[in-house]
Amino acid sequence: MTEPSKLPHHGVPEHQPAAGGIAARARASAAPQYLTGLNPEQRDAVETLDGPVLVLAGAGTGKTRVLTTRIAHILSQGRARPHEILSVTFTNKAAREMKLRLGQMLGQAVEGMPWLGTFHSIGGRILRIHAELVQLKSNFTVLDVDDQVRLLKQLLQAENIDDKRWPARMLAGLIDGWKNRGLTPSQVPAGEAAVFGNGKGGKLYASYQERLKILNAADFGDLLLENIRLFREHPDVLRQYQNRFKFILVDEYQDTNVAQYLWLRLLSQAASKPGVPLSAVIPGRIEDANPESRGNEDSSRDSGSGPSDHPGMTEDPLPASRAREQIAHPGLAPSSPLKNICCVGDDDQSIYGWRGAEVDNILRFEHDFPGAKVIRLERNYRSTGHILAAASHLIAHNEGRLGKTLRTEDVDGEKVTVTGSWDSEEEARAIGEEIEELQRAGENLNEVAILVRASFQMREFEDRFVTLGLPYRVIGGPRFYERAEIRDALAYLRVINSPADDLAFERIVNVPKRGLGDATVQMLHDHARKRRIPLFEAARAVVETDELKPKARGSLRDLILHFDRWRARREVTSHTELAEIVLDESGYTEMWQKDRSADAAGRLENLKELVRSMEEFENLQGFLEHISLVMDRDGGADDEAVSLMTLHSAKGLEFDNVFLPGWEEGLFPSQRTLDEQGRAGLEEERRLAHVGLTRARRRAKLYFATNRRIHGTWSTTIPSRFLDELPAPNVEITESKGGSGWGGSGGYGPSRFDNVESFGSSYTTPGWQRAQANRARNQNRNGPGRGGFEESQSSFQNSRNDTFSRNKRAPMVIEGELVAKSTGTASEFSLDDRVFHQKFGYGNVVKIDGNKLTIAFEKAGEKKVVDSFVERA
DNA sequence: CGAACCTTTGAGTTA
DNA sequence: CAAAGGTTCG
Repeated sequence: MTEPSKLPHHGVPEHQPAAGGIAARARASAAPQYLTGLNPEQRDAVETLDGPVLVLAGAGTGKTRVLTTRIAHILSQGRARPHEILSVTFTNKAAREMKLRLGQMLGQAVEGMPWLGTFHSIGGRILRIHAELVQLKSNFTVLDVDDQVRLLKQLLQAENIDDKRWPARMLAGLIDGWKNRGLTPSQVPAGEAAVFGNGKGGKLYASYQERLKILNAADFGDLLLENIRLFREHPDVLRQYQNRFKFILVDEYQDTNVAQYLWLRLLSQAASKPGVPLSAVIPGRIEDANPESRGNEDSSRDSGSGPSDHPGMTEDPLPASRAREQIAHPGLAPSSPLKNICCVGDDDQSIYGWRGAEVDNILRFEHDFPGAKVIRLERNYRSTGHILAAASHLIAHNEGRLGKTLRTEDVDGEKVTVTGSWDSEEEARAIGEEIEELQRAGENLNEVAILVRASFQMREFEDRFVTLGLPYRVIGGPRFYERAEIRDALAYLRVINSPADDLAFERIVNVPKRGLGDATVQMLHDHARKRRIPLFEAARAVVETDELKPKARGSLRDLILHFDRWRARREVTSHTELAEIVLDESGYTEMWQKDRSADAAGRLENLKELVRSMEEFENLQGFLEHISLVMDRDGGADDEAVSLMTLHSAKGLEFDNVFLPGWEEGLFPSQRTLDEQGRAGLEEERRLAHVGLTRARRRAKLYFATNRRIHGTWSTTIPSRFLDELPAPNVEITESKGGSGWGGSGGYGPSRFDNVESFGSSYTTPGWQRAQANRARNQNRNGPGRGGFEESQSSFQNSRNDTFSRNKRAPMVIEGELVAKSTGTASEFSLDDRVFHQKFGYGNVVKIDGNKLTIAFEKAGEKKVVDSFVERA
């Protein structure tokens, strides 16, 4: 057992004596309404307003409630006004949620919380105010990954670096990593900078930053890094914000990276002393580093291309891991007074290490914020006993954790189930059936979720649910604004708004096709570089000459005229109308209307949604400013549906029934994470498993398949080690239900996974696992246990043998399964009707059976689908 | 020069 | 199996 905090808690002296008096009186009198119902720890977390506070909030312990109540408390105690509270979250969703709940608690006084938002949106807002101090204009563009890569490609070309050997994507990743660690080009350790492009990595980073300034653009990392630079180089600006923010609250602190940590540290220092040495928080100050660290684990051992590949690195005196450690926690100034900062997080839910998050930030909080009070929330109000026990037992296998013991007062409930199935298809079928069973038992589908490790797992479920007619929705997935059609549309608007936005111009110059191919663009580039003007201006100049062929020249001139006209219209037309005009006149809408592919209709729908969402904004400028940060498609579909998402996007959510498929070695834990991060990676995967389990209120159901298709070829897998780490008393092994339907006819025989009942005895023994592994090796040679059957199919896969695989599917749809959904009424469709389906595209009805249609799709082949999923084309 | 076709390669989580 | 890149044809 760990005591709440070993350190004595010294409250920072009261800033506002008058307000303090009120606070004291309030505390003495009856507790305000909003405090009732909080348990003692929660209440402590809400009421401890002075000094640094770390709230270790396990899953389901009321974290959001504590945060919002704390804000309410600060406000009602008169300790600060709404605009004096800085409250940061990671996702827009979390920010929205907090605003909503604050609103419920306080009435609608929430509009006045301008500094409640994500790290990036708040960083971006500050940056826009002081843009000129970091060589930007306040209307700078926020680049998406695509733009970044395109820009880097150009730089690589300019440096004559083979982008085969040194992919732009990789450089983007490196730069992103550096920015996450708060490193400007000059601060990147020489050895690391040399790893890319024959030693040119650092130089490329520097010129990338230069180019960004010329383009008046910032990437995602800059929103924080440039903020830090701003604060460092302009202490007066920093002081202004230090003065403004009387209280700082941070959600999901375990997910903060070094840059975010530095940013928080700068802001959390009390501004009363202008003389606080800023150098104290400059990253990379190795000499100040604190040697006392938890760096003994060999978890950070770099596998693969280590320093040995690069002899030039030997001059680097520090192993990468130690350098990171020291950069992560540069010398602090213990003497500098700290403001009232409250960080809420759970080290057991840190799942973003790959994105630069430093679990260390939370593990070392007491060290970084001396005098911090640590409060543990360990009462779980979400899950039943068995589920919580399973999750706790699993996570206890991790070593690097602060340690919490979650308790629940709920009943034991149902045991966690583990189900094995033959392959991923059977897994999907089994889960589909169980969900239908739950539905028959009266469960609401909104309370059912399927959480997968990797998004490619989702397709199988989608396919299955479509044939079952089971409504589902995919959460997360490709972000709305990351979709090609949205980015294209935005690119048009960006060029209108800011003619110097070369990346946007390049994106749409030949979309839709106008006969302006690579050659033309290259020519424009040369022209632009020579005269140091934006591409658009170069284009304007070039059409006046006869350097281009008449065809290209003509369409380029048309394009320029279009843009001129659109820009002129901007004055007299609303921005939403302008967007419609642009999409129309540019031929962009037409391009998708002509497109016969399955997702074209969806894309047009998305474009409409985009225009609709513009209405919320004042003008085009305002819209573009917020777009890359705020866009979330929530498409208001409130209908009952199963949720399908990755484990990562499930964090913070909860459901009565949670299905967790794919618990197999290699997939979960992911082999790649293990290869790249070693033991630290394994622990992160385990935390992910813990997150998955703790999403469940009443039922958690785990699955593993013996065969899974990876990269299009079948391979045999063994159950995840995490299954072995579950406590047997809380787990029940069940037989896959989906398999019974065709297991006999399929003739799988002895290789079928059939001894799952022996969990706890042979199942967990190394011998059993070795046997599985051996079987896996043998079967890999022959295909999954069908004596080469699959193998022969895959070798014919290029010879248009589609019908074969389709036919194989057909008998798998067992009529009985569909009865539950069948309405019995005749379908409103008739044979040969032309229909459209969101997922499969266009097709013709070839068979009707009640409300179930068999449709021959143009692209997707023949499928059985419930009629409510298609519309007349 | 651009579009269509063919080959290769690669699938992990995201503000 | 899919997307992305490279090659060839019109």
